[in-house]
Amino acid sequence: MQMPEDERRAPEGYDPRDYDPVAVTVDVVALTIRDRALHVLLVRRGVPPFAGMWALPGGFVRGVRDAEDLPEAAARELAEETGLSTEGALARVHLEQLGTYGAPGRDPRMRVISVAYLAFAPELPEPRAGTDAADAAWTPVDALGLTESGGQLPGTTRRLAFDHARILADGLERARSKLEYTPLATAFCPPEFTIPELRAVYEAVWGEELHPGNFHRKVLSVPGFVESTGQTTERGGRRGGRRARLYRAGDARLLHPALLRPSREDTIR
Amino acid sequence: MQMPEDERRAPEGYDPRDYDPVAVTVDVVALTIRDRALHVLLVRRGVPPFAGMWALPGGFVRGVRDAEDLPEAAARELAEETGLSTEGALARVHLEQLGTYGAPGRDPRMRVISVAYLAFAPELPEPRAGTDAADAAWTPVDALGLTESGGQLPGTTRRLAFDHARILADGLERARSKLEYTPLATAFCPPEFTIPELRAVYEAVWGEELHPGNFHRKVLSVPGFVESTGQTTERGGRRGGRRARLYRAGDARLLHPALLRPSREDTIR
DNA sequence: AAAATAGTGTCTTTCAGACAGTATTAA
DNA sequence: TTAATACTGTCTGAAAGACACTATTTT
Repeated sequence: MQMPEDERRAPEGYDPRDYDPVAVTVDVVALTIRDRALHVLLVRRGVPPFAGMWALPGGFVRGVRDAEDLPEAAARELAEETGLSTEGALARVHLEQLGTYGAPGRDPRMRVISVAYLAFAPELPEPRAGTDAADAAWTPVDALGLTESGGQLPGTTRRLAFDHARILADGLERARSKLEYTPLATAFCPPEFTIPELRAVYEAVWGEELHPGNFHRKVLSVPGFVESTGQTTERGGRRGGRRARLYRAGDARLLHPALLRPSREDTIR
Repeated sequence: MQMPEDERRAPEGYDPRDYDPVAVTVDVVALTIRDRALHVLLVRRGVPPFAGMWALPGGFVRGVRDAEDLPEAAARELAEETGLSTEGALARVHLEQLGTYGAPGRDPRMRVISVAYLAFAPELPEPRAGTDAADAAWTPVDALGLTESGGQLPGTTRRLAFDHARILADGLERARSKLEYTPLATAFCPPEFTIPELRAVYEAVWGEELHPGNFHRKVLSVPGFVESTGQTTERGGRRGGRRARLYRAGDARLLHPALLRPSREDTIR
């Protein structure tokens, strides 16, 4: 029971503020595709602890004054960092809860519980540096040297603050998995896109090349994944090639049958 | 960034206790199979708000004094309610984070953020009533009249407090989904179990009957799902029938290929 | 014309599900 | 002996992946 004046441990009228102070924040793992590579939005810390290191955008949840719901808080943090309005370009961004991180000591100063959100965005403008944070940038996730155990390889230049390497690694695994069972790859695309563009999303997130012909047939065979616009691109590929047909996201909320990642035999046990 | 003295909104040395008080709790959706039906552990509230209604077991996270990690807090709440020790019978219980619920107004008295955990347990003893809560009981989930939208059907006798119908519905959907892709159905079974017992878990969680022959062959064909003990049960079925072979949980962490729920065509769009 | 890219046809293998059949046990 | 339960064999259709092929466009 989430009772503040819980009869089990506190008398009536008891105020948890005087008891066990816990701060609640939201952090956002915002992912996008730029130059065919997966990027994450990071901000550079200007003050200790972890000054000079990079972190996920985030901040306090407004608890009482202007109380906001958790997804609202995540959208607000994202808007503040990208400089976009939540009604405009950010309205098309997919936002879902990733998980909550609350290990004692994850912030060296006091107890902080952080609710992490995961965002899938089409290509967005470069974030405005200098408004809230010392710096902010879309960063290729490959350059962060993330390990499965939630750390970073030695020698990686951009070090992540707090437990943000763990949170980001969890977000990436969630994104990879979501692409298998849901049509959320379309959330990385503009409103109209081609099958090869969609394939580029899968290749960037999964980090492996897919067979163009089989991918094409597979996407069209899944009911509700994409729907045709009847249009094609204006031009073919840069170095030659046919013009591609344009599609919109369909109405399916799950892919059936799913689009499973190849070569997972190794990772399963 | 989850900084308590965040440079963006608060000066150095600022104490969030004086600022925006938010309480953090954990709630546990503990599931088990009893009499071939899925049950959830509920406690009955003795005091307002929602006095007389049923709720998920839970309570405050110990934030500073005896600071504990979130999974620890969930295990502690489960232990307090079942009367079992976390080292003993509860050590075999699978515990995973489900999600965090923090809508303003979900607790009528103040702002409470609740981190929900999901537990899969083999059959456990009846909880001890009267220690912490007014009453506690394993309750068949079918008797709660849960709706997909997070409510309860009118006429359901056991009403759930707060947003616990929503949390429980989310937990059930997570459990149903986990059974498809992971071997966690074994977490509902004793250390040694038969294929028909495992099938009963699937049938209880999914709420549909499965073809015994095809299920049997499928389970044995997935590498690492179960491993044989070489033993059989002492007796056959109550009304006759062959003795079943006994298996242990295998070392697979994912099922490949997965064991998909039948008849999902309807729910997908 | 050559190279690149989009898109289709076809074959093989795997696997889910239907269904029938065998093996073993309690009543 | 009968009914119930455990388990196995076999067929069919769906779908994934390999590979070859056609279509269209840029250089």
